[in-house]
Amino acid sequence: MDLALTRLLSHLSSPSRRISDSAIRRLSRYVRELEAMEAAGEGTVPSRVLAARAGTTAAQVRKDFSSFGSFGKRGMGYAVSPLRERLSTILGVDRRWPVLLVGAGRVGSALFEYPRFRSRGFDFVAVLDHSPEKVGREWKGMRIEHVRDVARIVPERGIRIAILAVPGPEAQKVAEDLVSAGVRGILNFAPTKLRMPPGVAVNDVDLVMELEALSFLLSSGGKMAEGPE
Amino acid sequence: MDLALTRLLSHLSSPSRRISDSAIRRLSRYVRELEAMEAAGEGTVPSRVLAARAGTTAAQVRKDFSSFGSFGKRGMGYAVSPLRERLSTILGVDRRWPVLLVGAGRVGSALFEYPRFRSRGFDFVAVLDHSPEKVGREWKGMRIEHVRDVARIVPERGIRIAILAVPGPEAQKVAEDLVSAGVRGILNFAPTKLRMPPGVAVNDVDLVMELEALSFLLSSGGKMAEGPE
DNA sequence: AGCTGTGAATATGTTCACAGCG
DNA sequence: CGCTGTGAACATATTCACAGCT
Repeated sequence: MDLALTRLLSHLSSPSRRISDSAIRRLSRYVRELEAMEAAGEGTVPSRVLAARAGTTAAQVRKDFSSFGSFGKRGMGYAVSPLRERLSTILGVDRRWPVLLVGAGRVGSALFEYPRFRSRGFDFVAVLDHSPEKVGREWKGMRIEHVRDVARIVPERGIRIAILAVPGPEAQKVAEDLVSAGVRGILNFAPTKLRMPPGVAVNDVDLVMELEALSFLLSSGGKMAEGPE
Repeated sequence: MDLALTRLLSHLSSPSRRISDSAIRRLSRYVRELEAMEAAGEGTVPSRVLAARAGTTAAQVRKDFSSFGSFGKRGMGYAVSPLRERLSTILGVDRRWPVLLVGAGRVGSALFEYPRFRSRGFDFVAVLDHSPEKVGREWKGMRIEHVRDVARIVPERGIRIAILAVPGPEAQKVAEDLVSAGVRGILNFAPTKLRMPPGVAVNDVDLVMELEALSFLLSSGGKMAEGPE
């Protein structure tokens, strides 16, 4: 077997250590900045510059990349386009993802109309609710379907990612049904900590918690975010 | 000086080590669970139970509390109401916060109508935009004001927290104006890393990044979130 | 006996610093 | 000579384990 390929596989397949959550977010940010540079016609970029744009450090950039292989040229920096491509592949954003929206209330509605999802590769392919008033209704160019049909809809449309925008008390049960149907990643807007089996990824978005974090920082002396020193 | 008071002050005032971001989020979650328990009439709770409800471990709960003092009774656990009160004070959520919304577009609109903000103590006291079509308009029971008046509005209404929901390219400049006006905490919905002076807290909410994180986890072997052995 | 509070041990994440390639 | 890739040093966060109160 070819050496480079072996190396690549050993990077892609498991035994490499788990990538931290914050590292994943940084990859996302790198891709975004690289796209902007690509559009601006920049051919190469050193870690220092990419770091400045992404709000981190040069060492962090290089360390982040090193978990996946060796993308740069010493003395030269990184070639923008190939790097963007490889990071996109690693992130899994070099494709489109069919996404399920559960909950056609206020939050679900806002998310459905958020244009950046589609422009970044995430397409809503179903909207589910359980209210008899909503199910069957034509809604923003899509028909709202009943949550009870999730077991048919998810495999039928190849869905693996769902956005959960239902009231807190319903979230756990609905999430379990999603997982039974085949969903493996959930973006959870309910202020509820979901108990999920291994192999299911959950990302919580809790806007009140974000404001409360600011409240804490402002309340506790205002001494946070002290400059580097 | 009284010993307990000395101890209290040494906890409240600075030299205690900085609280991590994740610890702050957990505090927020504890408060929410404690409120539910209070409503359910539960008098005391051991760390083990609070941990289970908040999705963490008993040791983590105790460690989190220990940075702020000593709230429990050995052998008994924690008294629900007093604990909820003290944590609320620490988080700064034992009061109401006037909040500024900047950007009356789709995202701003959804945030303005999100009912949990008000119910959790955060009140929008101004909505700013710079579009001539929007400024001056009556909007959801509030009048949209011009961003240029931020330097008057922020001190006038005692605003320290702002929610930034403007397009990416405008975010940095608007954020600087907010800070000049006196804002010290920003919840940023623009997909832009803000460069801010020390003393200003920024929390980013980037929904695309959250989906991309799921995309990564699903793409990389699906071997994440492995059960604890 | 049950449970907290906490130092000590471990695990995880970030920064440093430098060897070595282009 | 600039810049990457990376082990080693450091910093931070989590878990363990147990002394000590109730």
